[in-house]
Amino acid sequence: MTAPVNERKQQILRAVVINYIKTAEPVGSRTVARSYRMGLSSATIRNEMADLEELGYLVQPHTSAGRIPSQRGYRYYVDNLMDLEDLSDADEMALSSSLSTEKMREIEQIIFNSARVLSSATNQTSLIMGPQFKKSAFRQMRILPLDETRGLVVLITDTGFIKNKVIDMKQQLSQAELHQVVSYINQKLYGLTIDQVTTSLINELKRDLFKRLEILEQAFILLEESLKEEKQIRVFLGGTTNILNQPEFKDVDKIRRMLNLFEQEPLLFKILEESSNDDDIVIRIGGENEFSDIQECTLITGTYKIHEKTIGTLGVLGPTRMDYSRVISVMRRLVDHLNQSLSS
Amino acid sequence: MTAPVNERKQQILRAVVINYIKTAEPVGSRTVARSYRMGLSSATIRNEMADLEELGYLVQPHTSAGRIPSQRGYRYYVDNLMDLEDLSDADEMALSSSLSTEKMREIEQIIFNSARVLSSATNQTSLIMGPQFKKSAFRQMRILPLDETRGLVVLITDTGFIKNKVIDMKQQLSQAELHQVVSYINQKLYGLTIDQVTTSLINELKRDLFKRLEILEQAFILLEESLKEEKQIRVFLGGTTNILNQPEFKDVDKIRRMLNLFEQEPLLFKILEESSNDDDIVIRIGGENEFSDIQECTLITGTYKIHEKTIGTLGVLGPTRMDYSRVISVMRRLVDHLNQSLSS
DNA sequence: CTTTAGCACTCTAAAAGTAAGAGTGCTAAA
DNA sequence: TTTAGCACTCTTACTTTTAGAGTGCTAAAG
Repeated sequence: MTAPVNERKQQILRAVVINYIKTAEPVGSRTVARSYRMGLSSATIRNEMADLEELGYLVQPHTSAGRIPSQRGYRYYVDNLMDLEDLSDADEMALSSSLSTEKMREIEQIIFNSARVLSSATNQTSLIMGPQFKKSAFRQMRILPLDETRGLVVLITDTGFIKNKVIDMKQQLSQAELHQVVSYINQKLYGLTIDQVTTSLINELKRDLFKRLEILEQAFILLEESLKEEKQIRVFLGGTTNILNQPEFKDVDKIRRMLNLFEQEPLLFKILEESSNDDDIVIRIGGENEFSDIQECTLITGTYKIHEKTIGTLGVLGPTRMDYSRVISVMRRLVDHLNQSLSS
Repeated sequence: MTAPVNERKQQILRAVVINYIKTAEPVGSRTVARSYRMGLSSATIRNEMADLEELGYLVQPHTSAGRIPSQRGYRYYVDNLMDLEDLSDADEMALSSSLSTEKMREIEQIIFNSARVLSSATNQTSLIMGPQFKKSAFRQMRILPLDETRGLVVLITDTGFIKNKVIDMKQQLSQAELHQVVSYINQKLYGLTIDQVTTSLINELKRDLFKRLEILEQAFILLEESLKEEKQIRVFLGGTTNILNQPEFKDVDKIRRMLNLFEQEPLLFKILEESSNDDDIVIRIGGENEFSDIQECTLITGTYKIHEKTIGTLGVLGPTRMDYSRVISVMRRLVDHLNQSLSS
């Protein structure tokens, strides 16, 4: 085990991975010998493949079949062997046309559309979480009286989010009182990340204000609620039917488990959040995923930003046999696009 | 063909339907004779079943198998033979506990939760369209300046909807001008259904106001847009994986087509809208559905109201072999619940 | 005229058996 | 170190067999 993987073994491993990604069939020594003519006979390849298996990069589904990459094999491929080409011109054309930004002013719509594009460009299922409100910074809050008993609270963040919520105000507040309270709150919270607006901070505010006004209870409940509520964020799915095309999901039971997962938005959110990294595209292969439901899958995630601030995550989920190179290229492209169109 | 279906045939048809709904297996004459002891031998039943087949109520999957109900058979069952019991106490308990209304102030959340409950109580897929904004009546519009260049437009309807949208105002409007415009709009639109606020009406308004102010272009664009946008309404799905449990969907290809349908929100919307009737629960069996994608399914729809005004539709979609009686009971219950909790 | 027992017949679905093909590992020669 | 050759393994697809369920028909009984 001195030089665990020499040049030739790398070539062979690479060939197996690429071939298997394309065909979904176990790759035999003959195939490798022929299609990637490296001047070796199948017997030689066979020996090398046996070594690669012993090293844990390849696996045999059964004694007399070709090899397929193990999780470790994919990892090695992704880290050392894969070459990332740019998208082909045709792909680039197709992508930019479906991303054409006309009439897509609403954030949700942009996200939704991106999910579709991402899934159809990769033939996998895509997940995109909506913008994460709580990572933005508080800018201002307003209360707009609607009628005698109701008001509309509006929260505005530095990233341009507007969140609003209707509240009942059992005790009426005069215009002046309202104004007083609101400006105090604004002053205290300005610039804080929504994350930082904790319950204890709110309680503190409450104490301060209680001395002067005794009618705010409702207003605070609303503030707390409107923040809490934001913890459940929408996750947009694209191409959930794509997994049905993957031969690894020909089993109805697996399909069921997968679709079941797709219905659990909070879980998807967690998965995306915990797998991703603000700066980079992250690739989690099989068991590298923390969540047991997707340990037969690969999840590739990226993040998007509004005004340089990371605000959400997008992901592609599919079998470990996935066209890594392509997915990564598409995702790069899409992240760029999102960053641009959301920051304008 | 004088008396097409006499009492005894009805009994037998009923027995076949009920049995088939429960077991998903073709029902043979022996089964009917035994489990629904009507003092007849299997041979007699056999003759009657042959008649029922000739009349089009039953069908044989193949020459030597039991019978299953045809679409017409189901229809006859639903119209004449089914007895609608109330929900069992256990069911009632389960339902009301999962519908417990605490902390469900947001409309969307109520709807979403209802979809879950509906699907799990029926073991089918449920569809609920979000409240249809456009059927509400305009009550008032406000514009709240956010900063120098942006404003928040708020639309309020008689059903308690609040819709808001941020707009850019390139030309600045003074507070007074803004007020003037807004109150004019309010006066003109008050009481109209959102449906009735057509583009031409908006154009008319625009003409009127142009005489006095020349800076409103933006404000109107926003109004138009915020109305137009509402045409795409969310449809909430529950229990999409339930169809996988139905034996009629053991074919991966059928599954794919179904899931594909579920991804097309606008189509779901159309289906729900066109199948439903404001006053009643509607049952569409197989080919009675207009949309080809669901002609192997039964769709049962109901509508819910806010303040006596029909505002949305909910549906249960599953194979024609469906527990009609139960689904209808559950749906009745759920409609009641929705009407109540949305009108408060 | 209606109902029923009896029986031959049909069709399916599951089980068992068969054959072809792909790929391996090993050995011995180059 | 590489390669040709060959026996062996295992899967998959196809065919055959078998058991069982259910029917339709006929003829007898009520």
